[in-house]
Amino acid sequence: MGSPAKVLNGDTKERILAAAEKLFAEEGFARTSLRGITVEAGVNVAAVHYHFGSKEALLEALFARRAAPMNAERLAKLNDLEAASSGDVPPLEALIEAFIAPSFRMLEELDPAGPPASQLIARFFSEPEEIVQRLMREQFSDVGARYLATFTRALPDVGPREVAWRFEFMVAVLTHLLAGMHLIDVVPGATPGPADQPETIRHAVQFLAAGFRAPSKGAA
Amino acid sequence: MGSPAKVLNGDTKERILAAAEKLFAEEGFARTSLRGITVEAGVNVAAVHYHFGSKEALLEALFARRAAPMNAERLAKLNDLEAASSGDVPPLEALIEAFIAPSFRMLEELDPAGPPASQLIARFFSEPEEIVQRLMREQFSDVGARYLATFTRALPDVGPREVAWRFEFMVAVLTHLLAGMHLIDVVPGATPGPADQPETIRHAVQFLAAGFRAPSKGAA
DNA sequence: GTCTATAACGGGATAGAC
DNA sequence: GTCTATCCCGTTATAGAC
Repeated sequence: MGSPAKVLNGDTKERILAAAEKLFAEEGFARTSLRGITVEAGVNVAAVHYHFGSKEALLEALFARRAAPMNAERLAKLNDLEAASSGDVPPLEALIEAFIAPSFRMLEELDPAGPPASQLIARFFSEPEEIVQRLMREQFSDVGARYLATFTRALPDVGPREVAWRFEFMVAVLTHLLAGMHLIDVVPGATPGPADQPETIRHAVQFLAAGFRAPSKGAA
Repeated sequence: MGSPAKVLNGDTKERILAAAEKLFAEEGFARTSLRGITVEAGVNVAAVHYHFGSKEALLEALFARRAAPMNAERLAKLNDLEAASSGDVPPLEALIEAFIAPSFRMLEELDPAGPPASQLIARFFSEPEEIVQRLMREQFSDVGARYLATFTRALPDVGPREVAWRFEFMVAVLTHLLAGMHLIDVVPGATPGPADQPETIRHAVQFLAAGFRAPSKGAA
């Protein structure tokens, strides 16, 4: 009998992260108080400062914990694809799916129950630019660069600058879906979803592949 | 000489709206204080409550002021297109451009100087879902329904449900660009922009049109 | 219709005991 | 490593003079 009823669980740090993830998703970063997090986690206010140092540092830890394995998976898939197509360029559809699928997997393990987790991503993008930009660069610049290079090789008729635009459009579609914005049902009764992940991915891949392959007409 | 140095300008209400727009864009809604707004506007704290009632009501007024004329322009363009193609369906590219261009025009008149205004849109989407959903529906459901119907007519080989997905993807690209996320430069040196508006629109229309026209293969 | 002054509250952070 | 207690600050909102 060490500390019987005081702490129900072991890792304080982990419990803080889990509670923060939940509340940031539900309420947003600015509206979530450290007090609320520590109540949810069943720990003390001071514990956050002890383990992380500040509220902002907590957000960073949270972000890195999810983004790192997700991007590792992205790179692994890309390596597999390049190995499989020995020397040649992987097929476009496979590239797109390799890029977007890990995000959906991450979302699922973030909250198997359903959609509130998707809010977490939407919330993130509205933090002060400085933080978002720094964290995004830290976690995504390597994967982004490698994929962009491969897309450019896969689309020799399009031109690097145009490919960069279209890569950006792919990111747009991905973040939109991850943030769950397609579930808002702006036009009543006309929402495409909710659909399961494989179907969502299939729709997106079809659309994006056609967009990437669009004939690249210059101005006039 | 009524009140010579006290108030430099006339409309207090208008000055509050302008100041709020600026600060919400720069700092986000939650991080912006009414104090900050009233200092920026050169008015008193109580004036906000007098003219709007609460901080949230101020956000609503702000949103409606921009969204309403923008969507009026969307509808006008759609009417023009349908009139021009007397009885037949307007060309897809023209439809897409009619849908996305008014947003860019709004962005420009919001802040002719440059990009900080785009943050305003990004910020908006991360407010509590309830508010965002209500405001979006209020302002966008009519335009959305009419455009979606026309897109469906323009793409008889695609199928209504698939068109709804692709319409959603178009909205994704649009919001991404409006929010200025393509300027973040995640992959160093590989950003497509900054480009002028006509060029941005041209790239988007090319990409989206091809996506909309993608052959619609069902599962398996 | 606009101001001053203040109420009533909750936030992040820290010091220091244990 | 974890707690209690507290500091200090900024917030929204309102009451009441002008």
